[in-house]
Amino acid sequence: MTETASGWSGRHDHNSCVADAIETAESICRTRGTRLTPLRRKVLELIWSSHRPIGAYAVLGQLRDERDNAAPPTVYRALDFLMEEGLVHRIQSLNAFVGCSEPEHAHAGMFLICQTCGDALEIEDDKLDEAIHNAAGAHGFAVQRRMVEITGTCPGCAAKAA
Amino acid sequence: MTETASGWSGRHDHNSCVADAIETAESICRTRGTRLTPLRRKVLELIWSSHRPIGAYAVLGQLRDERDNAAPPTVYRALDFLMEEGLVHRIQSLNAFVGCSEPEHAHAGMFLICQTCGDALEIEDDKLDEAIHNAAGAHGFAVQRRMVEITGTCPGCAAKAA
DNA sequence: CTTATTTTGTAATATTATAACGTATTTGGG
DNA sequence: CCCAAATACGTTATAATATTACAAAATAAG
Repeated sequence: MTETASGWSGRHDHNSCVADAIETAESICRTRGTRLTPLRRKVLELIWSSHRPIGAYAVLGQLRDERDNAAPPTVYRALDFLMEEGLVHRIQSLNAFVGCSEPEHAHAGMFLICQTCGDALEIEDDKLDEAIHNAAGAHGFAVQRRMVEITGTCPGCAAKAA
Repeated sequence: MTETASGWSGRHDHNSCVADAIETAESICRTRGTRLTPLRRKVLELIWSSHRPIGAYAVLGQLRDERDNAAPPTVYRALDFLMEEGLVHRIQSLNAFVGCSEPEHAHAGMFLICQTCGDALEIEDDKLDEAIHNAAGAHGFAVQRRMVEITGTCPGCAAKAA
């Protein structure tokens, strides 16, 4: 499978991006003094290896290829760690997980989710961030986390459909 | 319980708002020729009677007080109908449901969810909507649905904490 | 080395949601 | 009114997602 650039994002070059993500994660955890154990690294690898957001039980299934005793808590605990470190985001509307594309600085993810190909692109947008804070502020609300998940059609799939 | 205005929203006057919501729903369904059956009306009533976003199984529990044979599909089917009619929104980050405060015109909900009191306020914000479309458009993405769930602290709870 | 902390194993279970199929009710056409 | 079709609901089972609780092992700290 000589996948080059999936859909519209170009995020999944896949030949090297998994390795890169792991390396970055290693570096981040080393700096912070947190422990990216083999199990956690493997889970992160599986998530990055997935072309798209991947469910916990799908991760579990793959994890079992090399850890026959893996169980739900095995995966969920690793995911909790990875999310706390900001290495992974959860996509609520899919009950699925994706690697964070910008793990160096803390942030909540905002996603464009294509209904057709199932891929999800993490975006950053200061204007949108600002609009969220303004909207919340107008109601006297102090934002702590925010979830933005936009479902629709990516340009690639729109082109194919036409 | 002489509840006047819960939290910061004032949405839950509760003495009359449930009845109002039902009446509005009746009217909407009558106009559209869709059927707000006793079961569906009851589920909508239970959702509005809840002070906060309420889970499907909590609805089920209450529904059983008068329909001892109610089962999960009973509730989920009613919820599906109510969501299709735009009378109810699902809050993904809570796996819970709330009555829509503006059911007359179709829209996806955007919510401010207080971590402390658990209440959720549905907001509308044109700037925010615009920012979402702009952000998506910048990536060539055609928006179909969008979920915005902002978690934090409502002014009421912030005041109490201080 | 020993204790405390963190991580993982393991079994059981909770929570949320859907599938599949049958029955009953409602609706619309003749 | 009666029939056919569509819609809604009942019922059982099960799928999919996630957590609790406790024991064992590995790691870090003193």
